[in-house]
Formats: sequence, structure tokens, C-alpha cells
Amino acid sequence: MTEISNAEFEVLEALWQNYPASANDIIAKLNESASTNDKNQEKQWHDKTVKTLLNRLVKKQAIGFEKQQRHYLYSPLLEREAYTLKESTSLIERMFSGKLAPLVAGFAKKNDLNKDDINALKSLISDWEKNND
Amino acid sequence: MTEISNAEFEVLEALWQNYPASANDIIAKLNESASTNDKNQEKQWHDKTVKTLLNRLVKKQAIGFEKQQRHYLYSPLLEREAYTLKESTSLIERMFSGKLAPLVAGFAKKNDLNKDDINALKSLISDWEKNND
DNA sequence: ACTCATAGATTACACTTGTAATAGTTAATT
DNA sequence: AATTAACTATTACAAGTGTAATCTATGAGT
Repeated sequence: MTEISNAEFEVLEALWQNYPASANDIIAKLNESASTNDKNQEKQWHDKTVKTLLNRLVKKQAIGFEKQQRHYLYSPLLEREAYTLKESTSLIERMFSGKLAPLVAGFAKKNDLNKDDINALKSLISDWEKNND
Repeated sequence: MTEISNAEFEVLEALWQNYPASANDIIAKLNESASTNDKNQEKQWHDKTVKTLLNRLVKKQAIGFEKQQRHYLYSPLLEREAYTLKESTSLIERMFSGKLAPLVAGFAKKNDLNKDDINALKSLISDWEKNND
């Protein structure tokens, strides 16, 4: 499977959030994003652009579709969790010699951790210890 | 500052490891990588390629140089830590809504954490708590 | 002083990416 | 049945990337 670009990823993300979905569903999802907020100045996706990206994702076998009368219903062929794990592993490999701690340390230093993060980490650690002692 | 590509990053990485450095120093560093190991099948960098990447990094103001007689001595203009933090923040933003825990959870699930990682995380947590209680 | 090796600068070139527009097809409407 | 609307497929096009080769200037050796 070839690489998924940033723009492609955003489309895939919309699909993960709700599928199977038609091109229009996906376009709508991409353009909604908290539009309840009036001053929402999110990027607007042009439908032609999204169609192109869907085609590329199909070619890359990241998503598939089944014909539904006149239009298609798309579905991801990748699991989100597997994909994000692969991507984060790759980044940690490239920038931190595969070690997780330096990444976390960077966040801690920037003080970008809050109580919730810490609690989540603690809980992960105790789970790990439960299974690996 | 524009984006730094993957190949550019590897060159920058070599420079961070030792600078100021001449183009040849950098090329050597890139091609050495544990070459003590005979079956080392690491990618070999062509010198022309590295020169190109150095030029692009200069253009992107990621590195600078000072003329030293006939050749240049390059130095990074970015701090490694700042750069990796920016990149990891960006990835976590895009894939985990800015939350660190899900990333760590992915690692824990894959069982890609060892005792050292856990200890490092614990220590980070206790540092954090020392400063944020 | 002249020639050559070398370092950096410029050019190359195919592939990817972001961002669409246009062309082709088929279902829906009049 | 003919026309139109709505989809998908194909084409476009500039900028960025990976990967070098060629050009140019200059210091080093003869």
C-alpha cells in the first residue's frame, strides 16, 4: 500500500467517522465540522477535489466502494487504529530512534500535558504492569 | 519556514549530530551508519543528491553555512528539539485530536513498550506532578 | 601560468500532491 | 423519447520530492 497524503488522510478520516458513505456524504461531513459555530472559518472542500481524492484512495486501495444504483458507497479498507499506529511508529522511529519516552518528554517540557493526560498515562502504565510482570 | 521533506530531514539529522560540517562530512555521516556491521544494507546516499538536499535546506532556511576557503561549513538553524516537537504535535493533532494518550495506548496495545519505556514514563509523570500540583 | 580536480550552482526529470475543470454516462424529468 | 441533472472518470497544472547529471568557478598541483 502506497503512502496516503495529508489531504487524502482527511478524506479517509471523514469516511472512518461514518461509512459506508456516498461521495456527497463525505463532502458534507468534511464541510460541516462544527458549522454550528458561525465564525467557523474551516477550510471548505470543493467537491471536485474530494472526488479526486476518493479516486486516489481507491487506486491506493485504502478504500473500496460498491455500486449503489447511480452512485457509489465507499468504505475504508484500512482500520483507523492500524493506520495511526503505523504512522506514529514511523514518526517515532524517524525522530526518536523508536523510543516513545522522548516524545512524551517533549510534551511534558512544553507543559502540554494536563491532569487528564497524566491520568490516562498512569492508567496505561498500570494496565501494562498488570500484564507484563 | 516551509516544510522539510523526509529526505531533507535525514540530511538535517546528520547535521544535528555533528556541526558545523562540510558537505563531505555530512555525506560520510549519512553513509557510515554502523558500517562496522558488514551486512549493513543501509541506503547509500549519492553525493549529488545530498548536495541538492543541502541546497534546498539552505533555501528553506533550515540550515546556514559560512564560507571556509573553497567549501562551506553548514550548521542547522533549527533546534532539533523544537522541530521534533512541532512535528509530533502536528501528527498528534491530526490523528488523535491533539491527545497524547491514544498514541501511547496504541503502543501499549501493540506491546511495543518495555520496562525501560515504562520507567521513563513514570519518571516523566512524577516530574510533571512535582511541578503541577 | 596552466591544467585539473572539486565544490557548489544550475538543470533535469519522473512522480506525487493539492486543487480543480472538463468529458463522458446514466438515471431522472418533462 | 429527448433533455437535463447528477455522478464518475479523465485531464490539467503548478509546486514539491527523490534522485541525479551537467555546468561553472576556483583552489591545488605541476
